[in-house]
Amino acid sequence: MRSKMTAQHIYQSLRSMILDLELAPGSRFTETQVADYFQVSRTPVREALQRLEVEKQITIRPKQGCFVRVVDIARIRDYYDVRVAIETLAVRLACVHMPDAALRELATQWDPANLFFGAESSDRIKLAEEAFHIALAQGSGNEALVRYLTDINDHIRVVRRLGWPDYSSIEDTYAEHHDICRLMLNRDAEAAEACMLQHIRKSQTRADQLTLAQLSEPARNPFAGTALQ
Amino acid sequence: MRSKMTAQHIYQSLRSMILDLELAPGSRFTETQVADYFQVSRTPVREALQRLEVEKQITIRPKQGCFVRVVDIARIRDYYDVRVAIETLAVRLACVHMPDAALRELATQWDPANLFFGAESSDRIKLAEEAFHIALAQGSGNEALVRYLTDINDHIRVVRRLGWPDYSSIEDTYAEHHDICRLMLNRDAEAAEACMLQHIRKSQTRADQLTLAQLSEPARNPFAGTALQ
DNA sequence: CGATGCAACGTTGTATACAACAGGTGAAAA
DNA sequence: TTTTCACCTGTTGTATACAACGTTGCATCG
Repeated sequence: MRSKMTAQHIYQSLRSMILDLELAPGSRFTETQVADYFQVSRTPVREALQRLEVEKQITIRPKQGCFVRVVDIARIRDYYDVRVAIETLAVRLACVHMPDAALRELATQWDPANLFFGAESSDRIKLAEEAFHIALAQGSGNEALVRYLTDINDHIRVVRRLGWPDYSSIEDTYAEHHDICRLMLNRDAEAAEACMLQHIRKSQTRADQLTLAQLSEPARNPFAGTALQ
Repeated sequence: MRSKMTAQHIYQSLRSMILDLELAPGSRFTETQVADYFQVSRTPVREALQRLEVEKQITIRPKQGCFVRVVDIARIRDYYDVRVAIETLAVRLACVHMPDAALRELATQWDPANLFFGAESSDRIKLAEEAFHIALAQGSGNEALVRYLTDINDHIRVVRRLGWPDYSSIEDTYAEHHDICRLMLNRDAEAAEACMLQHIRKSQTRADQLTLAQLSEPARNPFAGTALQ
């Protein structure tokens, strides 16, 4: 099925650019620029942009252009508050519905003993960290929960991107993920919830330490010079 | 600013039709049908439909058509579980951030003493009920929370629509809303949270009593005969 | 020198034409 | 009778042309 692949591709590409800060927050671009960049017409570009606007990743100002969402630290706090509520619910539900096999697999993946084998790249860890939380949400069997958590992740990814200072926090992450899995295998929902809460709050302190300078540091607009090619 | 009014209007109209069950769940329609119905081209229609698809109100099957989402009772339970988590958080936050004036206004509106004055219509009550919960979410000062709760409401509205059996439940609603406001005015977050939890769970029992027969009863496709006009 | 109006430009909103593909229908062959 | 296959129709995906509107810059007037 090749239908709608163009719009989908553009959507995912733009989304990655925004989440990875390749497009500077607050910067402006136009539909035509993106269309020229991807060598397509404006139609599939518009579809991608409209979806990104619904997700509040960009703002489309009529007759003016598209603007990448600005990172507001206060808003990130908001997302973290919701995330705590969402993920503690996810753990509680997954404690009931997630099969042992899936939990054991996660526990193995995040066993601190396996930490030194791979010498994993930092980027890979960040992706895996996000995948871990999504996996638990999926284990809850609640699709809406997965959808909201995905949206939250899209808005706080900048914290995972920039705010992972030292190696010890990676060690901590392994230990905490492992603990959560163990508690869930014991079907101890309360303890697992508490552990998840601490885990997220610790991440939130990293978010709080992000400065505005860090957030507004990269720049450059990939679409700037497309007309010349 | 008249820009984008067409697409916006079509989006809101379609959304209302779906939420009010004027479009039968599972029924099929095409972009052209909607375009003819509203006397516009397919372009703004597509924008509205794509947004509805993101919100999971419809499914667009390439080269086949658009299908109104089917109401799945299990999924409604899912949304209720998330709603409890979201709204208890909203109450907790609003207890801190919401000014007394706003809370007093809500308390007055839902004072059981005022119940008999208006002889309110059933539809009006249902709208007000939803507005009450949104108001508390807005009082939390957390925009993401408002966004998610709005999405949840869009998916469980069928319960408010069909599952409001008797007059006593309206009385109960007034009393519970009033209690929540009073507790929040006392800044007693724990009690207010507990009250909200009970309030939502009671609504959930109404949802559980909905039968598949009730959900699949209305039919008719408003777009069926548009070509003749 | 400042304010105001106007015109040209850039950008998105909408309409329309065409392309690509899924599904059904019918006839023909086994 | 059953199966297969080609064709036709309907529907969405994409490209492009045009319209409406906001912005900006400059010239003109006070």
